[in-house]
Amino acid sequence: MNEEWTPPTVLLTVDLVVLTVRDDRLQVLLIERGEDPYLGTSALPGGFVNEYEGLDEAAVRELAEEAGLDGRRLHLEQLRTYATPGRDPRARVATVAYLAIAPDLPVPVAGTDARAAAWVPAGDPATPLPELAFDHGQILADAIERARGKLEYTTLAAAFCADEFTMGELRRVYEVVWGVALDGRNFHRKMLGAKGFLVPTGGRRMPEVGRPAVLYRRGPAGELYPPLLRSGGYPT
Amino acid sequence: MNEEWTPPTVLLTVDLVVLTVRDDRLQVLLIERGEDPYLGTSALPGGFVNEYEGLDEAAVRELAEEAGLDGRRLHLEQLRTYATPGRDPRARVATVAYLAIAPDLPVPVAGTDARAAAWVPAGDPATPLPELAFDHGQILADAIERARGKLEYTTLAAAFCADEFTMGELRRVYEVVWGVALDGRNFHRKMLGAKGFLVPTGGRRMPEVGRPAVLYRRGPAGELYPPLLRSGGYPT
DNA sequence: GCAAAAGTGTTTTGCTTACACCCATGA
DNA sequence: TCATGGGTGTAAGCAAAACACTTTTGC
Repeated sequence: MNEEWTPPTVLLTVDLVVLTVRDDRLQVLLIERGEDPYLGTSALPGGFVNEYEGLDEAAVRELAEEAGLDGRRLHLEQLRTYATPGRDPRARVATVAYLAIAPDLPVPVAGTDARAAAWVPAGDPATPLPELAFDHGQILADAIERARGKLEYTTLAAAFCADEFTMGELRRVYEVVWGVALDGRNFHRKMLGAKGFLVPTGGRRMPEVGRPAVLYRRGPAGELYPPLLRSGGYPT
Repeated sequence: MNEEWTPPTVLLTVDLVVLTVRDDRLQVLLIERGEDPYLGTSALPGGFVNEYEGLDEAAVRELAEEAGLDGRRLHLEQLRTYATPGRDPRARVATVAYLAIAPDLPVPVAGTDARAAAWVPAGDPATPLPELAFDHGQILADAIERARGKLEYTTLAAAFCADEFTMGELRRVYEVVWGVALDGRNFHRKMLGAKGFLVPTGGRRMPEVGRPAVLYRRGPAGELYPPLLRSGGYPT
């Protein structure tokens, strides 16, 4: 290696896959691009990482700027990094993708950065997504797969719910994200049996119709133990 | 946002956590740095991503250059990206960390790049590692945690073994990586019950002492179903 | 009372555990 | 024959799946 050789520089961005369960569907937050490559195309929210700024920090900032969401109150985790040469026609850009999980928010999202942001159903094979800019389609697919997997053995499902939630709301998260039907009675016992997950708040919530449901809050556990497995993990 | 504003540039590296099971211990491949920041300090192998080079490609290349390993034959997966400002004193450097799993190789590793590379025991609380350069200590810890977790619900353990392996060798991987003792008899049945994992080759291997063992090869399954859980996933 | 959602009890089935026991080999 | 690791059988204990049944509300 030559002493005078200098390594190539790249631009660094973060892109956010923000998922929620809304209207009994898994939905992702997309923006419409207002700038040149892929102008007018749907894309994941995101942007350049500033100097003196960490990745998580940049993700939280973009979440606020582009989606009007408080990233500190959301589940936010790094997904993976995409840097295939040519993925951005302008320059070499590496993007660190983040997975964010949000409850169904009362305000549909009003970005302070003012580009149209909207929830779009995703992950349903019957409703294909619009083409996304760059390699965002791949990123989204990876994110949904990660979220589906993590429901099995972590308490991630609660991140889709508000601070207080009912067992039925939690179950609907699993059903919608996995696209399966679960037995509410067994689900109930199973979740109460998971150590450190659900803490009753003492409150109850009246559904539109039916018996009032006990409210729970997330306990300290991050792992769901025992896990709730999607049956038949091996393609038959 | 100003039209004339240009985003900051960063340097992009890949760093490799290469794990193996050797002498009944989990070991990691470390190099001694031959250049200035942290000269002489132990570090993870890695280097800059070239122009027109993808991340996986860079990881495979560094694996060959710095460790003399054929990355195409190893399990290689992206771990996560570290980009805390100041993590490299020279410049803003983002590093994409990779986790590589290797069988216990007959040749102890002879890097063509010729910096001293060596296997060092890791993950054993009784044998603390030397201080590592940059944030490599954190990266290593994250990698080991990832590997431990993935043994539960994937067939990653086989990546620690040669092409053909015995049930005892596979069990030793679990025991060493998790630092627990497993009942060989139940383990045997459990693994044979996992769909699509183990395919008998028809061959046998003579141990130094004892009954010959049947040899297996990895089947098509990537998921281990049903999983083999470390008991009590929740801190008691 | 009826519909609908919440929640409990019970049975059956299958997996995990613990451990007794047999097998095949080298010394 | 013994020590050693490989491998099978089996019974106890749990957890999961299936489902009958009760509770609590609004209409």
